[in-house]
Amino acid sequence: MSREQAIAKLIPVFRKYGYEGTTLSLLSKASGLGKASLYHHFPGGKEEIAAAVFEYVGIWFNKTVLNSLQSEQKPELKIQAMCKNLQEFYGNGKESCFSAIMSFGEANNLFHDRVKHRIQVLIDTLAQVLIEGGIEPELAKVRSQDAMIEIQGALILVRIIDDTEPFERAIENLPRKLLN
Amino acid sequence: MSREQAIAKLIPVFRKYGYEGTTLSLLSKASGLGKASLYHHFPGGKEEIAAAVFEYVGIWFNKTVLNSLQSEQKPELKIQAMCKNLQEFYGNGKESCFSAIMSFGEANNLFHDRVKHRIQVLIDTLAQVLIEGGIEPELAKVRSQDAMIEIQGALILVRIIDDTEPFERAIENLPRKLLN
DNA sequence: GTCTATATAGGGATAGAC
DNA sequence: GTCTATCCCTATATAGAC
Repeated sequence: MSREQAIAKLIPVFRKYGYEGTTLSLLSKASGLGKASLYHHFPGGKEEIAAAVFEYVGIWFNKTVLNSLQSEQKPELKIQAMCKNLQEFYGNGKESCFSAIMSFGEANNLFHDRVKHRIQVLIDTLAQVLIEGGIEPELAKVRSQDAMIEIQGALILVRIIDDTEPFERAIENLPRKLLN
Repeated sequence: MSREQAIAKLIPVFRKYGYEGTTLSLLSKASGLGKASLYHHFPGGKEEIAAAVFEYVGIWFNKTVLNSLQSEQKPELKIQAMCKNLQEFYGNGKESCFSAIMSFGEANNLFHDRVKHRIQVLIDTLAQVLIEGGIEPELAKVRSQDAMIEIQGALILVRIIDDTEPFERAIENLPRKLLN
């Protein structure tokens, strides 16, 4: 099995159990590899596995969500595309945000800088699109942050109340809130 | 040491390490009690401790935040009071939300129903105040949900980017967003 | 009510055969 | 590259003295 194939199978484990709750036994079961085989692919153990998953999810996120903000289309269309991809990326609200998961507990110590950087790139990229759309830079930054807040908060609320409606609504209203 | 005193000392442990990341050793150190003493107070072990902390934090939250919505004042003033208490309760954005923490991983299995109920009570109570303030019931519910989203999302963003500004801004704008 | 000591299980991690 | 077997450590939990 390739490293990439293994990583793909390991994503749901971290998403469901968090960093601390994820054990090598769970990872072993999910991947179909023995613990020793996991250490063959990831000599650094659990931490390296989490880092690999973090990178993998980041590439996936960039290919879909971030990429939709870097096309040659009009700002309105870029943001609409982003929203559509966000909805898909988060399984209509059912899937947790990997960055948010990695911002709790021990994982926060290990991955804080990487998570922070990833979120800030996203905020900055979105802000650029808003500026391109005629929003003042200061306001653009605030609105981009607000978009992050909406997404993260909606994902939490959805998980708590077992209802994806708030997430769908948040995504639906995002273009209007961002561009007036 | 009384049960209550012990619980108060244990809150920060769960807030910092999450449910999975919290160990009896950490709880022992934080409380100054030996592990066996913890089992004397909480025969159910870690799960019972978490449940006790959950209840304790809930009572604290009700006394401050929820209570401010149940005064005899005008809706505007109730909401302003709530916002002030929210800011205090979450340490200006530096403190995590206990309910959100308990919505991840194994804790989500154990406490899902209790967390859901607590959040729904809060949403319903806030919605009632909005209705009292002249908002249509359907819209009131949506806006109350949006308030939860803002708070939860802001707490996450704050932790990720090490900057409490988004939380302060969210709280500041909350009364206007809720009541138009 | 608190302690020391200990039981039992599972976690992360490694050695070495194949 | 994958496995079985094993090591060490820490986790939860309990027994029993004080």
